[in-house]
Amino acid sequence: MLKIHNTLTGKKEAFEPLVPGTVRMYVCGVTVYDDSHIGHARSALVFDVLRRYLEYSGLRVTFAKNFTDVDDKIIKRANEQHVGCDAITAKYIQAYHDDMRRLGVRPASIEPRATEHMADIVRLTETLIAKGLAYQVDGDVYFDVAQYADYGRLSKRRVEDLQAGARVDVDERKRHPMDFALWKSAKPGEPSWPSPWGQGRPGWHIECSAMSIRHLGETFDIHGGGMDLIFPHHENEIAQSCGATGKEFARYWMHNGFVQVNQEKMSKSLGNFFTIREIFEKSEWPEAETGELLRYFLLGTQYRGPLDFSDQALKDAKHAVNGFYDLFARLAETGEPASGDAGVNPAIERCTAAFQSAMDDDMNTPMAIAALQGLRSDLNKLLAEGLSVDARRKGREAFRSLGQVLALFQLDQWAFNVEAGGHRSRASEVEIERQIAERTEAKKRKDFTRADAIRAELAAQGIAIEDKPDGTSRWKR
RNA sequence: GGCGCCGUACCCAAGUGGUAAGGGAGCAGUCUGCAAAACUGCGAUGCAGCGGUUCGAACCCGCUCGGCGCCUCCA
Repeated sequence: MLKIHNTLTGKKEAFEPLVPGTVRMYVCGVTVYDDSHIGHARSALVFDVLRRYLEYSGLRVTFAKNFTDVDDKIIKRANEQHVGCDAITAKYIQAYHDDMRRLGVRPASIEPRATEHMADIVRLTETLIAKGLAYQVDGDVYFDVAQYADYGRLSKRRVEDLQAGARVDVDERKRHPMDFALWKSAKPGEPSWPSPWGQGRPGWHIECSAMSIRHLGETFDIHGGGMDLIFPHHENEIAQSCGATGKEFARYWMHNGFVQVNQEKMSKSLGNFFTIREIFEKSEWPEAETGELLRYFLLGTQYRGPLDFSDQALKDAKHAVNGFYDLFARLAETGEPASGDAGVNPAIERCTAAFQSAMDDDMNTPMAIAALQGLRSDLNKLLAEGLSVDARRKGREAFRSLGQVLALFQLDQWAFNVEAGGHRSRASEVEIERQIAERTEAKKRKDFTRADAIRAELAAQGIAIEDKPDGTSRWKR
């Protein structure tokens, strides 16, 4: 039984989907005007893992994640570069997809864009006006916060408090400082769409209400995003959606914590900003392995807590993940039935139970990883007793099926070595095998000087050797 | 001013009332021609500090200290 920490109530609650057997979830994606950073990566991964776990649990998931493709920042960027907004959004949607692919984050089942939902947005705005929850001023439409009694329910803020702390220049035309735009009239040179209030474009919050209702229905199960979206974005979404439909909107609200650098939120002004692209490009490891390390690192902390990113953190992850792939390499070797076989199933069952109860507890991925570490340790011990090919296959399969929930342990091999200069100078496998064969011969002759020389040569190229009991050796980069 | 988060061993990180998971690093040992890997052992009498509630608190309450976030665009 999955329990989820619901921001709405501030408590862990048993998750019960509205329609048994299916889950509808919506996650706020990105505004496509720039490369995504490691913080976006965390949010995307966390909800991808949630989706994977729900599916693993036997539920059918409809997962919508939007692209905000109308926005001030996009317009600004387009003007700076003297290109159309379309060029900017197309470029960064592509970039986002590239980043997610490298990260191993699956595409959502629906990826709606604001510009493709203008009719829904206009209709929703009309409904809010008709219900007296919104008003028109010139060509703009604002949500009337004072008319919506539950405003502040999600973020636990009171309208009066917000007023006191407001630092924004108050638009005199607004009835209340906290009123927010549903529709903005077009300024020259901006993209715009027709509406009953003239040419214009939607405010930020309305698109998510319109798109989630369109694709998931008026009431759906889970709505997620980063902590910073709680206010005002999600608060406003609730006001708009519940205001318009009179029904409950999302039933469970989930928010992931921030990725920080040196205990501080990442920001461009502090110069502590890491894009996903540059992490991959600067990585000393190949792409697939870098993605694996990033995932292991990002899931090593429970999703609601803060998480500090650094090169060292990635290296720590490398050391930890190494241990798993070293085991997988051993499991891939041949073996004969032996006393260890009997222990495999119980070990897998123990791990599976621990894994599930960790994930059930508000997606406690660090604990789930600990369960996998436990299985690693168990299998290493059983391996010492001897394991048949079949038992080894079963062991590897357990890591694949459980790891799949975390997008981990799907690689066939772990082919790199950080200490020895990375992947840039690659020796061919044939050449490596040849040298290893020569070394095996040298060892047979007890010519250890020669054997050690070959080992040193390979090490200089980033090839690590492990001798097996039968006299042959395995290697890895 | 309002709302909220964090502070657990050298590092990462679970645990949120019943007597401190796990990993990485380190040290010692087993194995090995030597390594590597693996395995075994060692490592917080204490969970920022001080009070309080309780038979019992890292977990609940209060205060203090330190760090951070949101209230304006933000994953």
